Amino acid sequence: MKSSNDFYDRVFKVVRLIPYGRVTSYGAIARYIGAPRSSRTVGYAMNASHNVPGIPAQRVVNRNGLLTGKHHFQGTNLMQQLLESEGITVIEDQIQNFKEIYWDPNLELPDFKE
DNA sequence: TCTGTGACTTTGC
DNA sequence: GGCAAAGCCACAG
Repeated sequence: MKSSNDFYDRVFKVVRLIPYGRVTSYGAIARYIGAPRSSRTVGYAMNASHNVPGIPAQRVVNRNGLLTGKHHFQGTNLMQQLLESEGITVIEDQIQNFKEIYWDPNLELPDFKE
């Protein structure tokens, strides 16, 4: 049975698979879990990620490489600090060399999405 | 059941 | 190439 709840699980699972020092976009994750038009819902699911440890939400940004959800973090610039901790340069909520550190699960990750 | 909201994406001008 | 508006799906009240 594929409850809508499964959507959250898939999102969390993919986010956990994001390699160190890499970032991805909501749309990429949404598409990977089979819901390319539910990119917004992916971010919504990240709200629940606060309850789930091991979810590097800082590695998930919008398609422009902008830290749109940084305000949802505890600290004001906690998200940026976490990214810089991984060697990612962030200026004004904008990830530098975004396309270079961009990690697309649909391309880099195998087919296992369960 | 219906309405509103949102950590987005795409299209149009 | 940049800004504005519409679309879309899932969840909460």
